[in-house]
Amino acid sequence: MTSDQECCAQIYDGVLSQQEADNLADLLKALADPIRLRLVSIIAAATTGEVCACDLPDLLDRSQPTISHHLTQLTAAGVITREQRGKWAWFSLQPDRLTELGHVLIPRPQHAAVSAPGPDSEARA
Amino acid sequence: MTSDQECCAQIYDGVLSQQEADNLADLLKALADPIRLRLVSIIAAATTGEVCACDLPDLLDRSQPTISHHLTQLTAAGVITREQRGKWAWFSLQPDRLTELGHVLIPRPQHAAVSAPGPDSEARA
DNA sequence: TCCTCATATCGAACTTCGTCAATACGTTGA
DNA sequence: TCAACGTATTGACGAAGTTCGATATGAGGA
Repeated sequence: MTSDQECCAQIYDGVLSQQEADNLADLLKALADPIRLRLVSIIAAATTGEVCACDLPDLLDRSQPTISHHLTQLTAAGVITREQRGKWAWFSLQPDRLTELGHVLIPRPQHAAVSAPGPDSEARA
Repeated sequence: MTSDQECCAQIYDGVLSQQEADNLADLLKALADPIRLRLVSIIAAATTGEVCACDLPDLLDRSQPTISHHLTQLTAAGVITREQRGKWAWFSLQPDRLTELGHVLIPRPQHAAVSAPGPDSEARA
């Protein structure tokens, strides 16, 4: 499949299969929520590279179960990782995951428009 | 704000505001569906750069109203553009939109981890 | 003008998602 | 062993999303 992406097929290399579209949609869904984007952003901006879950309900003005739910979704999608240390849970970014996703969305000129699933434009015009 | 992104704030430059997170989430939501991803992929792979809506229900095995609904969402998000020619509607990619989004997700080393919203790790350890 | 056809919109059924209160689980320290 | 505390899970509810049949809209051709 695509040579340098682990997470998903490049969106411009031919037409995505059902399976590829499902995988990519799952990852995008994990990010497509304002609370989860701000969680990612908070973790990314932390100088230590990690954030204690205990601080997040206050920062985001949501209940503890809600924050836990969103952290679980981001973890399941591979966007962040969880580490238990004593009573506290610490979360850090899995930066490659977002980088890969970023590259999926950026056209690579030498590969774009390789195949033509082609709506037969002349025949219908 | 971020210098080179028109669509959204870079996810690594400080913490996203509520507004920035809402905007970015709206764009991600528009893409976070397998049917819409395949629509984008089909349009991106077309040699002519555009696709007739008439071909899409068959290609994606969904009803005409469903396809129309998804095309409307992608158009509203600025991912594709619609052009009416005679009876037919042709859709083409707005490639900058996806490229911008891609760059939002890729860390820029010189800017990453600039600020520290910092859960005070030592105090709690 | 009327018919045909491509597409958009409407309305309803069904599913998924975000949220919180209540509660369970697991670690720490007494 | 027990109490306190941080976090995850459960259950419930309203909001939002996906889908399709029916219908409206609008362009082209007879």
